[in-house]
Amino acid sequence: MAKPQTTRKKRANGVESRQRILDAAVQIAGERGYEGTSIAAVSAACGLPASSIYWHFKDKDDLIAAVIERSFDTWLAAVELPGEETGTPLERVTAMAGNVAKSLVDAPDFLRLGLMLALERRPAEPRGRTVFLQVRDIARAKIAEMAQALVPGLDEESMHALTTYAVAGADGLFVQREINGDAVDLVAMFELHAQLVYEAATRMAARSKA
Amino acid sequence: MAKPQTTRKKRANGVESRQRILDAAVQIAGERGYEGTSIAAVSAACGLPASSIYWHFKDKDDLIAAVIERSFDTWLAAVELPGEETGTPLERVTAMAGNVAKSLVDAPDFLRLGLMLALERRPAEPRGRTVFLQVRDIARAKIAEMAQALVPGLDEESMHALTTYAVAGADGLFVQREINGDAVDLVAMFELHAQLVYEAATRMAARSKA
DNA sequence: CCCTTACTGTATCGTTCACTCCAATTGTAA
DNA sequence: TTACAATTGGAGTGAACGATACAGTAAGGG
Repeated sequence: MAKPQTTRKKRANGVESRQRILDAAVQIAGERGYEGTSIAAVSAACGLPASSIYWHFKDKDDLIAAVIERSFDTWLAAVELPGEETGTPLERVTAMAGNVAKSLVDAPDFLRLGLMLALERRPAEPRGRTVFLQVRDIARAKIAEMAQALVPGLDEESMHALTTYAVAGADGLFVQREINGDAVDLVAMFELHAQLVYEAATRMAARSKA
Repeated sequence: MAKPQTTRKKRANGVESRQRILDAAVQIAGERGYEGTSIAAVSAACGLPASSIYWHFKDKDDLIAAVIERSFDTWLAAVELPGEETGTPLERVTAMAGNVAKSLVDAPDFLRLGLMLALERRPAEPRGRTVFLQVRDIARAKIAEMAQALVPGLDEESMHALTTYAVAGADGLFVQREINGDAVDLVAMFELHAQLVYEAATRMAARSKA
């Protein structure tokens, strides 16, 4: 429409270069962590010189943050939110957990890198860590929202414990899979997790009303 | 006595130096991960020159592995196994989970460092990672043993899923606490986790027998 | 035709890396 | 006293680190 030619013939391969840098960085960071992700290694992996990396990103910290952001977007795209809102609450919760599990198998980078950053306790916190924690809090709020809708009558304290437990289970199961590989059936484990959390929720709600 | 004086006056401060080095390394590694743990930083933190570190440890990998090993011993000492074997199975499971939670609050280094190493996927795996995974498998076997005793009749598949879920929950809750700090009541969450796992176990055993 | 924008390539800066060498120092034993 | 092993103190290795400077190239707009 407005300016198709402007972008049709890649003005340079800038956009593609940025993707190649991020692809390389996501791989290196996944292997070696924050400190282990050297500009030289990323440069070698993507075939572009260091100066190109510094043209696209302010510094190393900015690069890592961009990696987190993009891998989050990739993961979000992999989570197909359940369009159908049918079935019992338990069925719906289970289906959703299965979807999240599948998305984590397909796009594990976000959570793996995020957890690696989250476990570090540097004096000067990397931006990527902050980004991860923010995004994570949003996810937690979504879970709380859903719990409120499907299991009404939960008091605030129960809700906090429940969302903490739900997120923790997801993290832990993901870590198990990262360690043990395909031996862990992530979808089945997530469905089990969803079921247990749902039961705990209904019980808490019942106690809350009484 | 054969030679009390030989050991009374410490022949040099070798043993103490080793501890000081490990103390410094555990702190730095907890802040910055494997790659971020530089010999210079450890040297500065413990007040001993780099050459002393290399006298006590073969190389950096050896140092990190020793850190994992010692922090595991520290953690093991913090887990006071329940001497009393009284109460219902659920009470016993819950009490034990509470103990593990307390020990993780008091000695979190082992699991934090271990998870940091476990999430990395280097081409050449650090020795510390191997040590962590071995120790972890032993812990998993202990859980299976206890489950077998308290909830008999679990088939192998159920047992595998159950131990995976139990360990994953512990990991995940620990990560939550590392991220959110004292806002997470680790003991309470572990007790909730124990309860949910126990219920799932009895249900699986009943289904298994039928 | 030149100017601007968007990149790439080379070369290099000062710093830090893991690790080594070797001369002290110190407690112990002969 | 001598001998020796255990340990420490520094000074120093080449390689790799993050980051920068700058010249060069390609394409669209005027």
